[in-house]
Amino acid sequence: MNYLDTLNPPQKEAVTTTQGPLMVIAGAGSGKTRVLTFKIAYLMEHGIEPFNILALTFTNKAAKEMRNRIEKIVGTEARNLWMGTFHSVFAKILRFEAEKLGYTSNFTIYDTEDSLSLIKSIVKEFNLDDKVYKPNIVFSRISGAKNRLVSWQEYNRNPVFAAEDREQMKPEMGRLYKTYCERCFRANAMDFDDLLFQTNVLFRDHIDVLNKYQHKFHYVLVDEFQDTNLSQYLITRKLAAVHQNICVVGDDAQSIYSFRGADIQNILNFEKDYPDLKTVRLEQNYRSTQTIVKVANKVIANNKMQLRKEVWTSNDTGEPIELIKAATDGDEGRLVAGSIFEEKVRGGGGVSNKDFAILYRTNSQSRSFEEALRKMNIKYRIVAGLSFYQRKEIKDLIAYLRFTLNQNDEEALKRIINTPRRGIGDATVSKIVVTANDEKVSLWEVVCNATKHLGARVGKPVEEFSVLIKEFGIVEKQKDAYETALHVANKSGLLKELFDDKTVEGRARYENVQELLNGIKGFVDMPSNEPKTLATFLQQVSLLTGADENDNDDDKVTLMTIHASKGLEFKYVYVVGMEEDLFPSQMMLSNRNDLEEERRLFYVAITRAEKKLFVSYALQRYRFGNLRLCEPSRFLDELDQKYIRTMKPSNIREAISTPQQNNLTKLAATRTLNTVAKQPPVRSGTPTQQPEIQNFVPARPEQLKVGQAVFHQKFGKGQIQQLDFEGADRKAVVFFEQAGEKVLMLSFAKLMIL
DNA sequence: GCAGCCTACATTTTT
DNA sequence: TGTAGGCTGC
Repeated sequence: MNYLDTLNPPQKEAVTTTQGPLMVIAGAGSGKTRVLTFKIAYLMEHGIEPFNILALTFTNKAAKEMRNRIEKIVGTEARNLWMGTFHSVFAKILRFEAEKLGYTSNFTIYDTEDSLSLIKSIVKEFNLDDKVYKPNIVFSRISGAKNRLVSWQEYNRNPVFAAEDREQMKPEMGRLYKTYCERCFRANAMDFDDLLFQTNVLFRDHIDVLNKYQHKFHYVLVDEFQDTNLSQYLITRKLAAVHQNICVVGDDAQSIYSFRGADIQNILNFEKDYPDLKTVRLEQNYRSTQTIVKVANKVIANNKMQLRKEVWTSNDTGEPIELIKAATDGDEGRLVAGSIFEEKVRGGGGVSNKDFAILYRTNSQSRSFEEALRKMNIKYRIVAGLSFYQRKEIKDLIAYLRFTLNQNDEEALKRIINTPRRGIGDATVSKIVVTANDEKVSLWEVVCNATKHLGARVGKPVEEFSVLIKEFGIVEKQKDAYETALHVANKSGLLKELFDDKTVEGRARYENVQELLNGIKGFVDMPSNEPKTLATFLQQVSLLTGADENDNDDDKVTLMTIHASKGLEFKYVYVVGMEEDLFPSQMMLSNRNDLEEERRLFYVAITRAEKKLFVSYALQRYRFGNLRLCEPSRFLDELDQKYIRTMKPSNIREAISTPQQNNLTKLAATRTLNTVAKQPPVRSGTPTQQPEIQNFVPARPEQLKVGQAVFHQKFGKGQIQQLDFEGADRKAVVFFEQAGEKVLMLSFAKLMIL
C-alpha cells in the first residue's frame, strides 16, 4: 500500500478513517481529490465491493477524473463504483423506480430552456402579465421551493409563501407552481430539481426502496459538500442512516452555488447532525506560492461565516501579484494578452498556452480577450455554458430523439412538430394543447387522431407527423442509438433541410448535426456505455454541461467563468474585470445581499493560481453598447498591499511591444501593433481625461476623514459626516450638497476624494 | 401559415 | 450589442 506513504498525516487520517461519519475540511489546493480517490481505493483494497460504494460529485468531469485515477490504482473494478453527479446517479435510480412515482422509466429530463418555455406558455394560458411573471423569476421561485423540499401542495397550504408572493405582487405563484408540476408530470418529464426532489419523495414514500439502497451503499462519499442544497443533503443523510459511514469533503470558503440552492449551513452545521462526527482538516496547500496563499487567506478572512482553518504552504514565496489597470475593456484584453505573451517569452520554452487561464465573473466578458488573443495569434478555448448542445439544430434533433422515446414530452413536441415546415402553424399547436387540456387527454392522443379532433384540413399534416414518429419508435426498438439517430435525422427531413441551405450558416449547421451524429457513434463504440440504446445516450446528454465538452488537451489559453474554474488549477491566472458592480456583482448584492459569497468567489479565483496571479480592471467598459464608467472593485483593497505590484504604463507599453521582438510571430505581431497604434486606446472620449485612479478611495480607505470633501458619480459633491470601520464592514454617512440629503455609503468605490 | 421588418429589452453564476 | 417577440403584408 505504498500510495499511503505519499500522504501527509491529516490526509492519511482522512483516507484510513473508514467507519462512522467523517468531515474533511479541505482548503484550496490541499489534495482533496487525492484523498477521495485514495480513500475509495483503500476501501476497495479492504474488501469493500465497488457496487457498495456511492461517491457523489458535483460535475461529470470530477467524477470521470476520479474514476480514472482510481482505475489506475485498483484496475477495471473501479467501473462498478456508483460514482457520478448527484443528478446523474439519482436519475439512474429514478429510472429503475419510476413506476412507483407514476412516471415511466423513459421519462424526459427537461433542461432549463424547456422549463422556461413551459412556464412561459402556462403564464400565457392564465392570461397573466409576463412582465410581472417573468419566466426566470417564476422558475427560480419554483426551483427554490423544490430545493428546500417544499412541494406545490405545501406551497399552497402554507400562508407564509402566499404572503411573500403577495408582497412581490405575484399572488398567482402558487397556482403556477401547481400547474407547472402537473404539466411536467403529464409530459412524463422531470426538470433538474425534480431529479433530487423526486428522489426524496421516493425515499419518503417507499420505505422498501429506501431500505434497498441504504443496505446497498455501505459507504457514502460526498465531494464539494459545501455546495449541496437541502434536497441533496437529505438524500445522502437518508442513504447513510443505516451504516453511518458518511464522508463529506468540502471547503466552506469555496461555497459559490447559493443561487442553485446550495446552503453553506449544511457544512457549518454538519456536526449537529452527527454528534460523533470526526473532523479532519487539510490545511497544507500544495498548489500555490506563499504569496498567493497569503493573499487568498487575507481576502477570505473578511468573511464572518466560516469554519476555522489556516491554509499554509511550504512552497516558494513566488512572484508578487500583478495589478493591471486598463482604460477600457478593449485595453484590458490587449494588456492581458500582451502579458501572456510576455510571460511566455520570459519563461522560454517552459511556459505554454495551456498554463494560462483568464477568469471572469460573467460569460459576456470573454469578448475583449478573444479579440486580443486572436490578434496576437495566441490560441485559446472558451469553456462556455453549453455552446454545442444549445444550438438550434442540435436541440432540434435531440428533441426528435426525446419525442421518439416519450410522446408526452410537450416541449419536444412544440419544437419539432413544424420543424422542418410541415404546414402546422402556431394556431394549430395551440389548438392541440387546448384540446388536450379540455378533453383531459394527452397531447399525443390528440396528435394521433388530429383529423377527429381538429378537422380534416388542419389535422392531416398532424396525423402524418404522428405516423412518422411511430415509425421512429419501431426503428428505435430494433437499432442502437446511432442507427436510430441517423434514421431520424434523415427521415424527419432535418438533414435535408440543412443540406439544402447553402448559406455559410446553413453549412455550419449541417456540419454540427453531423458532429452530433459522430458523437452518438462514439458513444455507441465506447465499451463502457451499456446498453447502447437511445435512452442511455439521451440520459447522459441531458446532464452534460459546457465544462464536460472538448477536454482535448490542445495547447490553448483557457477562458472561463470563475464558477467553471472550480477544481482546476493553472500556473498563471488572470482574474479580470475587477470592477465594483461587476465583481462583486451588482445583481448578487441587490437581490441576495450576499457579499460573502462574492468574496468566496474571488477566493476561488485566486486559489486557482499556482505560480503567478494577475488581477485587472478597466476604467470604462462597454455594456449594452454604451461606454460606462467603472470603479475598481472593493475586493482590490482587500488584497495584501505588500504583495502587490502595479503594472506601470511603461511596463504596459513593453508588454504590448514585446511580440515585435519575436521572430516567429513577427509578421502577425507587427500587424497587431499597427492596429493597436492606429486605434486610440479608448474607443470614444480621450483617455487623458480619465480621473487618476489614485484619487479613488478604495486604494486607501484610511485616507478618509470626517469632514473630507468627496465626489460621487451619482450624488455629486459631498462631505463625510461619519465614519465607521469594522473589519470588512465599512460605513460612511455622507452629506451631499446637490442632493441635499445624507446617504449611508457601504461601497467606498463610489467615492472620490476631492 | 410564414417571411421579413421593427422595436424593445437585457446581461450572474449552472447541474 | 444581439436577440426575441410582435406586427405587417403576402
